[in-house]
Amino acid sequence: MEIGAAKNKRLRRKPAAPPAAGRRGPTPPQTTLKRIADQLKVSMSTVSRVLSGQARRYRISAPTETAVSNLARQFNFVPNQLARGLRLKKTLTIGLVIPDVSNPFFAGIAHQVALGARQHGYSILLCDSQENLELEAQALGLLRHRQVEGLVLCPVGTSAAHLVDLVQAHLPIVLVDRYFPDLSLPYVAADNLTGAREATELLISNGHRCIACLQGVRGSSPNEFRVRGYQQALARHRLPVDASLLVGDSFGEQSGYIETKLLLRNRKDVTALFAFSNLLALGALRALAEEHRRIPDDISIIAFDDQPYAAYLAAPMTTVSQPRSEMGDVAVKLLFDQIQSPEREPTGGILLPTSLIVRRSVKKIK
Amino acid sequence: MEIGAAKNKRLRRKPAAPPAAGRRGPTPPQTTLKRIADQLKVSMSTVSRVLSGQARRYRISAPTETAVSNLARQFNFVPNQLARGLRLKKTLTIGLVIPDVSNPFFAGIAHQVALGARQHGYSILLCDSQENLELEAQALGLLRHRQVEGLVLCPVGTSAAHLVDLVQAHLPIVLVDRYFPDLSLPYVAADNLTGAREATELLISNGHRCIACLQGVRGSSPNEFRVRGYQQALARHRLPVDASLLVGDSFGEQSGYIETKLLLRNRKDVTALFAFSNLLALGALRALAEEHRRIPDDISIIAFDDQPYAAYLAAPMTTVSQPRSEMGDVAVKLLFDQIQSPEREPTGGILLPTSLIVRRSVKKIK
DNA sequence: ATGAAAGCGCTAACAA
DNA sequence: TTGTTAGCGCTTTCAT
Repeated sequence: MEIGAAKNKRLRRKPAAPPAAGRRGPTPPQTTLKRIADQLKVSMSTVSRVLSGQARRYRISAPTETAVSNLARQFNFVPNQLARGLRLKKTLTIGLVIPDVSNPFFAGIAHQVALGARQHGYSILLCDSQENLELEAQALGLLRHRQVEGLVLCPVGTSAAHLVDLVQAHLPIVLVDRYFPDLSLPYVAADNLTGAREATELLISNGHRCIACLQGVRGSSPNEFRVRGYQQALARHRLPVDASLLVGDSFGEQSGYIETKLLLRNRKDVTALFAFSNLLALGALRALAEEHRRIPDDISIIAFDDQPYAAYLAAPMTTVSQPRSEMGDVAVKLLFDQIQSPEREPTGGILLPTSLIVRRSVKKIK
Repeated sequence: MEIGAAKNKRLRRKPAAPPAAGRRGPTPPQTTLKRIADQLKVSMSTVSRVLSGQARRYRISAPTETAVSNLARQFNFVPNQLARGLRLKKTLTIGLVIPDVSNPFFAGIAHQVALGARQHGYSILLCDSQENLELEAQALGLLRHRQVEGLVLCPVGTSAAHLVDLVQAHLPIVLVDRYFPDLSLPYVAADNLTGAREATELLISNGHRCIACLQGVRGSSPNEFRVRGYQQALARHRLPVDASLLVGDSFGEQSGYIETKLLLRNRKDVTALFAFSNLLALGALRALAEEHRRIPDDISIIAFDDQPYAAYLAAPMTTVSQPRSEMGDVAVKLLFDQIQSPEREPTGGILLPTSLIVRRSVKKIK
């Protein structure tokens, strides 16, 4: 009776080829609950219950249980999560939309989100929006089709029009880094305003009066807050703000390079650069090298977003460090709060403090 | 007759609440084909055909077609890819398993794979294995459950035991960066042997005789080939190989730091360092800075894997550059070759050339 | 302790 | 031109 159910009275089926390690069949037909059930002459329900760990709950007899699990192992059974998800209306999947995974800032966030998600038993569908609003919208659509249960989004731009559908559909969502102050969506971001103000004040207190900003994408929240921080600092010190010192409109290194070149040519009076991202700073470095300007002797520089290499640059760079991992962590937390209690109104945003890391790229002048 | 089908003779259903921008329902029930069909008094098939762009093929009448698409839009219909995938046995999803997305090297690959996948209409399930074999195996299992149609894997280690199931199941797969020479799985990697040999020879031709290697994980293919390249170079120049000069066993920056510290203390005769990864190099930089050694005056250094910042370091670093984007591209190509023609036996591996970028971290001595 | 049956949302023969 | 039907693989009442 041990393996009782396994011996079938008449065998008229084809040999019931098990894993069929075929070497040319297009796809070796997947093992399913049904196959196991048939073989064992039990019902699919029973197999399902055993294989989804509910044997206890349903008081499946020990012999049946072992028979099922053995055969499952032998057949190399892999439950189909699609079917499961369809039935249960639970995909255990969240979407992660990021402008550019190869940017270390976003890569760090992605990493953290990946860890967090796994701890909750969730998988991640990754979309790279390439800093492109249209692709971002596409990605969002795609993720909905795939029934993700939540969304971590580093939105690309200034417009949130494509998000209203999602919030209407009550899809849990959290914005990271960039957000929309007028939209009441949960977000995590660095305190860009304070960070930029402190950085600018450091420059001012070192005697700099003519400080150029290498901006990122205009209208995006990090950029706008950084600009405001910069302006606040100037204002506090009764310094004039000169709009033509705010240049560029992308966070990429290209932009840093070009704008710095231009600046060097047109604004001989600039004594300090404030780069709004690590990539921007790298671009500036390239331009500066080409033009044989030395940091900090010829020009000072501060960059937003610290990086591991910053300390080892020719001129160890003074930076505004963002709590990258923490941002990822908080994002995950905010997201699963929503997923786990959908009834609760989603919370507002969270601003994480930055810290100014003073190295040697700023020179005291005058 | 324009919107003919849309006007229903008797309306006895509840107002058929469309998007139902409800503010507290747990989940506003998703719009399905059936709902649309019922509303329009047509069959699900018709709706399906229209909404999956097959109206032409099935000669759906223009009024019906527009009625359907209008209502779909109005209801904010989102096709359920789970159901679709289940039916079609096609998930349009590939898995991407990476040891650490926050490592710029892997981030670059991930980025490229993401782009490639999208171009083929596929999505990516991302798993971060944290350089941990067990987590990698878990990830692989998970991805199978989710019916991915293919796999891009940067395997973590030296063992491939957990891969045999997958290849037996004929799951298309391509290995990136690290691979298993004895397993005939398709892979893309840099030509680590040549790269390392060239780097070492540069060192040798600059008079260095005592060159230490900061290794990565031992037994992994990149590491082993780099070691062999290093040894080949020594052999060619009839230099002795000293096993105690091969230190460390992780690609992380911690390891670079610690091993460099140790080296500095115990091996005063070392004149050059060969770091097997960018992270390792960063760690070395940290240790060197702490010990007040200057590059290249006190010690020379070469690193595997070029990075954007390498040129701007205090000592612009000489590096072995890997064709990162190309690796991602090729990986995607190899994968979709398999997905699209499963009958063809998968190809062997592809080795991409590295290039030595000479900067100023190596000093001529003696 | 186990089975039968319905159904998640979608598609594709096969009919009509 | 459109509808009917049978499933894809799984879970879960409701029976027994």
